[in-house]
Amino acid sequence: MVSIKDVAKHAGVAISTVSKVLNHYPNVSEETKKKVNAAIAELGFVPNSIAAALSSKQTGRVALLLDVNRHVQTVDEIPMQYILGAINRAKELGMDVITVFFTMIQEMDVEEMTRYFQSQSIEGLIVCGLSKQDAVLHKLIKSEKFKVVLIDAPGIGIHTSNIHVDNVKAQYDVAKKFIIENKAKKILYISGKKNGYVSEERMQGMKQLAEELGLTLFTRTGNFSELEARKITMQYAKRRDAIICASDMMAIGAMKALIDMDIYRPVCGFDGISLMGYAGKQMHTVRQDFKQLAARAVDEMARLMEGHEGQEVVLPHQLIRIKYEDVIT
Amino acid sequence: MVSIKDVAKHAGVAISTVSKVLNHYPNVSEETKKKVNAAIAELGFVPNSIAAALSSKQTGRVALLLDVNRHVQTVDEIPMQYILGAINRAKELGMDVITVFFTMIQEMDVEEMTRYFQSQSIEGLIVCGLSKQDAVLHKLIKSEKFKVVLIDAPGIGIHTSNIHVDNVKAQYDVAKKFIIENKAKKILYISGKKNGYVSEERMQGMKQLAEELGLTLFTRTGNFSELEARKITMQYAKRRDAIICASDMMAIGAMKALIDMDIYRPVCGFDGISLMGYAGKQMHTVRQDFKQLAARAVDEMARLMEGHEGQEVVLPHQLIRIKYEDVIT
DNA sequence: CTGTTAGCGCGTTCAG
DNA sequence: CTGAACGCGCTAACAG
Repeated sequence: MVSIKDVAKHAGVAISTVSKVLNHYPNVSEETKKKVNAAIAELGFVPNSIAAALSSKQTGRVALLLDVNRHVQTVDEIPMQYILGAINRAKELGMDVITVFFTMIQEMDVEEMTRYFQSQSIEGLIVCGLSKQDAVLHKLIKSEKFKVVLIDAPGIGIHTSNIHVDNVKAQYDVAKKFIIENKAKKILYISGKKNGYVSEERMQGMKQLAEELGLTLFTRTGNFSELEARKITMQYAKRRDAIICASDMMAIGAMKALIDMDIYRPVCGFDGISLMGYAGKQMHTVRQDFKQLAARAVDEMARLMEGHEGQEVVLPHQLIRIKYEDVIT
Repeated sequence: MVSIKDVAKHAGVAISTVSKVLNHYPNVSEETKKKVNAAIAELGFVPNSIAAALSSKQTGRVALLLDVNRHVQTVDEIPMQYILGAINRAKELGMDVITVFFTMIQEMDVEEMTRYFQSQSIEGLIVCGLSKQDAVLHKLIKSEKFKVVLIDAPGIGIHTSNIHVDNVKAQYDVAKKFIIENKAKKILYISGKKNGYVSEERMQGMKQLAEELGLTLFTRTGNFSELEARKITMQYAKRRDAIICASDMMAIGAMKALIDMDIYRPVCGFDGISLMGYAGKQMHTVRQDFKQLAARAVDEMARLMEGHEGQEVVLPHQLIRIKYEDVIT
């Protein structure tokens, strides 16, 4: 392997000079810069990121924490969108994303977890789907030993940012449009998880709307589970005009249940996943661009790594209707 | 950060001794081993993988190459299964998986690609969905600069293994069962890609069966695209008894098309993805366990890294029928 | 603006 | 069986 030393010799300069042009430091004359770059090209030199990391203590490695297989379904495409968005953006920024699933770390206590990430030389954590019950993770975040970007969970610190859409407004907006269009009065609302961050916000938006429009709101907790949404629908849908769900997966469960029951009720979802196109009917929903959400999270991580303080980032959402033709490829 | 030096001091031994017990070397007395392990536990020491990698030149890092968004659909869950299987197994083996998408490297030539992976200190590549047209990747593999495990593509070398199910037999088996059960004679077969590795094998299995049962086989290329399968179905299904597809996504496209055409024909798929459950009808298919496939690929990579020669690994498949109740959670 | 030097944390001889 | 010493490839002060 050709190293920085070879380059230095070949270019007739000192090692540190090569290092400087590599890292785009100032204080290097155009001339020597050219010599060095020429040598690099000739030798086909590739900087060894491992050595750089060891020396500089800056690895640029961030872990993407995903909660696949917890309250998430088999066909859930959201984690994949997160991964795609994060990895692609990270590559552009010269960062390194390693994917970690909650199941891999759920048995650990704070110290184990800290050690685990430190041993991997991970500097930052992007956490997707943190819930209030994740005591260990909360402690880890509070310890401020890692830069953290929270997706869809609150929390700001010197090393902690969070990023999300305005869930209250989004639920309010989509439900309003949906209800007016369908002239509904008696609503079955299938919410997410009790004490869930986004769940509570969406619920709030729903309540706000119910009050404003004088709706009869009947609420049940679906835990973001398609199956639970199905059962709830079977039990309560008959006596309502329409069903609004806090997630698309639940909306799909509800829709399938209605088909099996052989009755029709309009259903409204939340997320904008393409699986919605397979559910049978065209459905209202809120579109979140998860790929972009993840990309922005990586950006935010880069900002934190540059030493800036944590902040809250709110991304826009849009209201859409998904049908099969939109998603088939 | 607590380092090997601290452990040595704490245990009253030399640094190298600690290193030896860490790496399970012989020639260390039980007594000192105990002392060292005690010190490690007390200090909560975790070896720094970066430093270890730099020193030993062995990083244990492998790239998982995925072709998401090429001939793959939005809702495709297969890449996610690969990621899950590979990452979890890698963690057990103390290896490090970084996910790379074809789109990130498709513009590179061989040297660029080599440098890219080398700069990341990647020792091995697990390649999912290699096609004959990927000239650059083929060159890279032939260069033998990296250990390679090919999933669903042929190729064996001193540093190259491949792993897959028996596509010929799998297509033969599932089609046979499906055809006999449905008493079909005139078959519309929607194959994968022209010149695709698995496509050709599956096609071969199909032809073999057609000959054996004296079927009338009408074949069209669907490029693993749900949309193309839909169009093909619209055009040719009416005059056949049944439709067999080389992938589940195409089977779903076919089934949706049939529903829109308001005619019934049995449809058979291949892969066993859970999205099949959302297609409307219960469907025959071949079940591949992609998670396990990826895990086995990681195992195989570990074997290569230990210096063993490349080999071919054939995994079993099973025939199943998927319906909505099987996949909802 | 350029070169010298001292580590980063660990693996690995090679004397003792 | 143990420990001192060197080096992996690179960065970061510090001299010059």
